[in-house]
Amino acid sequence: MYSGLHRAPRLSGERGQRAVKRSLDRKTKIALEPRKQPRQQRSSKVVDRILDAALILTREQGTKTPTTLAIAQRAGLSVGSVYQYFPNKEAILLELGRRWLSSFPEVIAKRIKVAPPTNREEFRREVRKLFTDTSRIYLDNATLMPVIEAISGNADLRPIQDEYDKEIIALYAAWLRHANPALEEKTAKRLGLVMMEVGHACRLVGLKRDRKTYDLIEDDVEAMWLALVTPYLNLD
Amino acid sequence: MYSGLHRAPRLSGERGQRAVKRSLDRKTKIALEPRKQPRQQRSSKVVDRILDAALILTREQGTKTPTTLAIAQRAGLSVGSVYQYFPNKEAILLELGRRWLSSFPEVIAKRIKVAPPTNREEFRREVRKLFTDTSRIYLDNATLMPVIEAISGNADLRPIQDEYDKEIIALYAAWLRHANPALEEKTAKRLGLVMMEVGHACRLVGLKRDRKTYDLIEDDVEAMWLALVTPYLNLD
DNA sequence: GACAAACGCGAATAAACAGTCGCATTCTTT
DNA sequence: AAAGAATGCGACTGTTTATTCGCGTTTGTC
Repeated sequence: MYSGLHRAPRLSGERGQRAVKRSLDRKTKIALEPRKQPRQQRSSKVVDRILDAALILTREQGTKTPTTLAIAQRAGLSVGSVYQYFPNKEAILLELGRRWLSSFPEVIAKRIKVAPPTNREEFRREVRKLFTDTSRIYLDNATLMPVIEAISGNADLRPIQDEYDKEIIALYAAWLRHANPALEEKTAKRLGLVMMEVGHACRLVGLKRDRKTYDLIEDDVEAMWLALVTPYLNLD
Repeated sequence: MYSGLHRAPRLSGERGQRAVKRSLDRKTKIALEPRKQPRQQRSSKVVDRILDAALILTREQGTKTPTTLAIAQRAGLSVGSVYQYFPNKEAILLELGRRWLSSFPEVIAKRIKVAPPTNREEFRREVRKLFTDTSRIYLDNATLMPVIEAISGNADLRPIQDEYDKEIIALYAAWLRHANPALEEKTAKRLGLVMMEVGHACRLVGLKRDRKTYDLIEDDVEAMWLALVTPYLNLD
């Protein structure tokens, strides 16, 4: 049975048919796309208000996703207005997370474009660069972290995150093979996975503490990354 | 306003009073304790059936907690019977997670009882032991992992997990200071935190893959732990 | 300033669930 | 075997919440 994104009330008669059809549409693809583009200036601000409200509420409530009513009220709107621009609740969360999620691949890809390192010292420098670049993504988006956690905790959004994760792992792997083309694809993927997991886990807890502790944890992560990855590179 | 564990229906009249009082009781402490001890043998088996059903369903549905009805049906019972032994749904999950959660401290504590290492080689061996011991907890309880994830994803159960986490961190820290008494408490705590997070994150993803990959990831984690911790020990 | 499109509203709908309670059945004990 | 305790049942209650839809209001355009 279909257990889709939302509890769409099933209407009676021909309307029932419409509702079911709509659900299927959503399931396949369009579900999380913005329902419409804002046409008047007033409304484009409304979208921002909704997004802001959702962000603030998610932060306030830990990782629990706020209700549509709460979001609407916080944004000074009615529920109906929210649904003018978002097809369902999860789309709001996803929209918030999307910029963060997508900035990751960009940053890693950039690190692959440079000339590959030729010795240990150069490699160490490259690790450090990849490292500080990815760290900046977390620091710049610190306020978004509760949303990211909410997304991974949401059964419907999880698959989408997994897609991004897969991409990120592939890019870490590509970065490793850029440094050492002889590295097996499978090994590179595994190391990429571990790099991602370790970085993510440590930075998430790091951001919940003070800045000084965050920086110390960052040093820890760098040491771990280096230890993880160096054995797999045949550099002198 | 109180937004406790469950949506207890508010009854009218004097019953309303009772319901509210019960809620408060739960909030304070007893909420997650078993409602009653089974007195007849038939019922102690029932508790197992409930636990089994909850485990299977949690595994089937990813990390989403199953409904009380689903648990009851799967256990071949009615909802009412479930509530004979568990005060609410989360208590079932918690009961499942508890053995795992509590076996962690035991295992780490055991590693502190031995004589502290005096040189790098001994220390490496101690790391490896702590490491394989904790790894075994994950391997032995692989089927429980979805439950553990569900617990961390549940707003009401999270605080309880956090308590266990705090204890685990403190124990890792104690282990480090056992190896190097000169280590600052604060530093030890941070390193403990990182050890725990890295171990947990990597092992969770490791268990989702094949056994061979799990073992390789384990080697990665060991290398990272060593790299993380060695600089803080003044051994020759 | 009039018309249509866009926007905004919020009561109403319906689905999903947690937890209860009075009655039925089974066990234990004497 | 009869009483009473424990257990089992499941229809029902109450709550929360996502989403809709028809109608009123604002805005942009000619």
